[in-house]
Amino acid sequence: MGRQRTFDEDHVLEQAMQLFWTKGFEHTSIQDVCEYAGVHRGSMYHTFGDKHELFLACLDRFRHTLRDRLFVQLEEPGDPREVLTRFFDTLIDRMLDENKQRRGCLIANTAMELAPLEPCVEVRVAANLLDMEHMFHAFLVRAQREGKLKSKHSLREMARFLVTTKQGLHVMAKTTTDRKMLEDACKVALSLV
Amino acid sequence: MGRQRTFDEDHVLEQAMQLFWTKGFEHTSIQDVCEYAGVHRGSMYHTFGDKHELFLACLDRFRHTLRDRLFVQLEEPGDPREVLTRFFDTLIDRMLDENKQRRGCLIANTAMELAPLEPCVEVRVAANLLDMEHMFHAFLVRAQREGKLKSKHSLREMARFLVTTKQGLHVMAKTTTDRKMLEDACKVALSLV
DNA sequence: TATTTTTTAGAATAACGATTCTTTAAAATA
DNA sequence: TATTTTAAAGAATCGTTATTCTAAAAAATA
Repeated sequence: MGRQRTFDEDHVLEQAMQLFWTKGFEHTSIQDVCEYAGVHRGSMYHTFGDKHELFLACLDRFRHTLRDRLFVQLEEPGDPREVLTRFFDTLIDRMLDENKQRRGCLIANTAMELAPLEPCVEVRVAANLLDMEHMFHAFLVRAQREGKLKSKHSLREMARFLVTTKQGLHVMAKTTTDRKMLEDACKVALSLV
Repeated sequence: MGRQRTFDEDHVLEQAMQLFWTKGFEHTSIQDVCEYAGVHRGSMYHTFGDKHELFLACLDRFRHTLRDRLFVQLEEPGDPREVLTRFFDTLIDRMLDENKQRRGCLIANTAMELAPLEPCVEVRVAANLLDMEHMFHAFLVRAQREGKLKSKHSLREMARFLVTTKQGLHVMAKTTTDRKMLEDACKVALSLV
């Protein structure tokens, strides 16, 4: 009974996420999101609550896609060094994609814009960074078990190092379009694995 | 002839910088700055122009202190690895200082909040990152000349790697108070030098 | 068809913040 | 002391944005 939702809730969330990703929380108005997603303000508030709730939903969405992608990429065959090189290469590709105006990573962006001011945001960002650490760690454990790891560091230290490197690249890519600069940093980082 | 400025222009700029540093550009209102620095809005606009100009002045101020500090720290005596370890240790100390609510680095914060949206900001951020690269590079050149460098990478690559690592730490420190986490990342990074 | 629920359109509200302006007080100098 | 410049107080303007509300149209079901 009653009219059904005509817009695709999931699609709207995706559009909202894209906008927040590109312009940040403060520089994106609810109106922006409504126009971009083709949904009326009323429906937006009715469906997703206020701007903060909407943003948190977007953040969660981003977290999950990031997590899924990392999981898939670290499962790929090859030497650990090869796998990580491929991972960082495609990362750099995405970062430099002209169409995606150096938007970086929503997690890293949010960490800088909102994390210390908003506890709800902070826990999510922290959780994501920890997630990444765990996934890198599991990857390294596997590699070590297969005897393919040369590093003399503990796997925990290595995992943390890899997460930090990834975040550093996101900062660098905000002002650089020089692929070589990013590749150089990666090359050195991965020589450790 | 005529009354002289009673407030210390330099001090006001410093206070403004501290606020922008802690809360970011959008989350800091001109009124905030005026109250914090104890100067009236009118004087503020008269002296520094609008909010953007004020921010740019703060950014430049930050750049120069950062530059000076890095210069001093990289001039200190000791093996290159020791010097860099000390540098990153004091960096971590500052990042975790309870009084400075995880404000990170104004350059990195600004890179994420404003860089791709504001050309004037972008050039300054980019210039600063390049500055750091050059200073690390000069440091490595000196170290190599003294035969104290073991790395097999080019010095340019190493310098870029170090800048990236520093930026990565700033992102991590936004949501972590776990010193060990940051130290682990540094330890791995510096094992390369 | 009558009822229900959800969509829109768009007005209305209610801050907040950047910026400007006017006036008055204060200090410096000629 | 007269003049000049600046500071401070505070009102006023103007634009943006989050949020809510009302009314009307649209679709689903009983």
